[in-house]
Amino acid sequence: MADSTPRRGRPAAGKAVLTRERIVAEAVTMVEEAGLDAVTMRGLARRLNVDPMSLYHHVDNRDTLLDQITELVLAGIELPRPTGVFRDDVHAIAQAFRQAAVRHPHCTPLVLTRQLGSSSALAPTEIVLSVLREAGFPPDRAVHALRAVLAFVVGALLREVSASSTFSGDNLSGVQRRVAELNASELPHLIEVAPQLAVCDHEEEFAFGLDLLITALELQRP
Amino acid sequence: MADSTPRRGRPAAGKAVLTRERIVAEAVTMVEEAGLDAVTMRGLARRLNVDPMSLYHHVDNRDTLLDQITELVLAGIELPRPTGVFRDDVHAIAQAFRQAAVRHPHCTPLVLTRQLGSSSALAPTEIVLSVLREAGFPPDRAVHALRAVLAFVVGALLREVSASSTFSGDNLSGVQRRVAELNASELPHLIEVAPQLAVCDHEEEFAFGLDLLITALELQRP
DNA sequence: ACCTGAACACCGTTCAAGT
DNA sequence: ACCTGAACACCGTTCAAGT
Repeated sequence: MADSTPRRGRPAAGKAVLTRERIVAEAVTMVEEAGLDAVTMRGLARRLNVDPMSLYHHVDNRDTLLDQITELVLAGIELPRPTGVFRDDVHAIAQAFRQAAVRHPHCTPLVLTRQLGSSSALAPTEIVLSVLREAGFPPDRAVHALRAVLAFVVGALLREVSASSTFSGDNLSGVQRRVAELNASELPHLIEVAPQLAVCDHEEEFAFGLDLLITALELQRP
Repeated sequence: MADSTPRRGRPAAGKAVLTRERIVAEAVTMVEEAGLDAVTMRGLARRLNVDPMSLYHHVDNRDTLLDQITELVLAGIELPRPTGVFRDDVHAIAQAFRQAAVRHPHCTPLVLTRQLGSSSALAPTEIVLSVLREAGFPPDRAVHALRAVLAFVVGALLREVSASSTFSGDNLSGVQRRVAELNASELPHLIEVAPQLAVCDHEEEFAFGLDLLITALELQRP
């Protein structure tokens, strides 16, 4: 009859149409809620009220699902329009990256680890290169500079998201415990700076390291 | 009889005594041979000719086993004696890290991700701080500098070990394929530097980025 | 076309039992 | 003290079958 096809009209309650987009979106929220390891094909299917095997009609396998999670997070990065001021532009692009990492901390190791060739993945590289070329760097030096900045950004963001639980800064007893651990190390320089090491303002450290790199790059600028 | 205890004399063929050290050492070689995911408790037990459950008498669980793998790799880092020349010392320490990463590429993500409080894990921090303090940086600036250098090193080494398979440099057809991919992106600056982007001399990039950071730090030096 | 169930070959880990 | 086997509650994925 006219009503026999289930896709017509409102689907049965709790049985929205399964699409690749819904699967990936649910996977992203699942990563953030429960961590990467908790995102299993079976667990994801459970959350979508669907048979585990149904997922395989929309995604090849778990590994490519992780690629698609990465893709979705990368697509969420809002790259700034370059102003022509070298230092500001590098900061703004790096901050755009950082905002995505802060929004999706549990996805970040995925995003920073898998290097994809999609346009979302290449767009940040393109804009950094455009800023470096505009600032006068010849192609080969631009690539070196790009890689140096990217390595720093990756390392800094990885630290930030993996430490965010322990290192939140206002967790006072945590700070004291960490100072105590450092003092127990018997390493003199570590003990000397224990109070500074026990806390970390990730935004400040991010800006500091970027400024170092930019300062040195400015010196090389033709 | 005198011979009834199996621990006396040479153990039965292929049945060496099981110790935490043997388990962790075997785990490290297993990570390097087959990748991190391949190191399962059951698979590791198989390689050691032992019941899977026997491992649990020496190791708490898989997660702490991964910590102990990290520990073993960290313990293998041979830190240099500082010479008093700031630039050289930072390079030498970073290179010591890099050598460990090159020796244990598949363990490296583990080592760079898990921040442990053991003396092996703290020793590199201590020596970097000593070099920075010796160079005249006050405690708080020394910590900022430490974190900037560490972020760069982590990002650079992570890229190196994760790209090493695809990016070996002499793989000519791989280079050509990558240039073709970049050219297909339709992003102008990416296309412009495609030949430089398609290859990567990790050692050179490592030194370049470190030099940038050191140059900027020298400028701040009191 | 899309979804499903059973099945296969795995996991980490607990627990009670062996020597 | 150290090792083991069976068992539990999971995995990802293939395949043949349903509608």
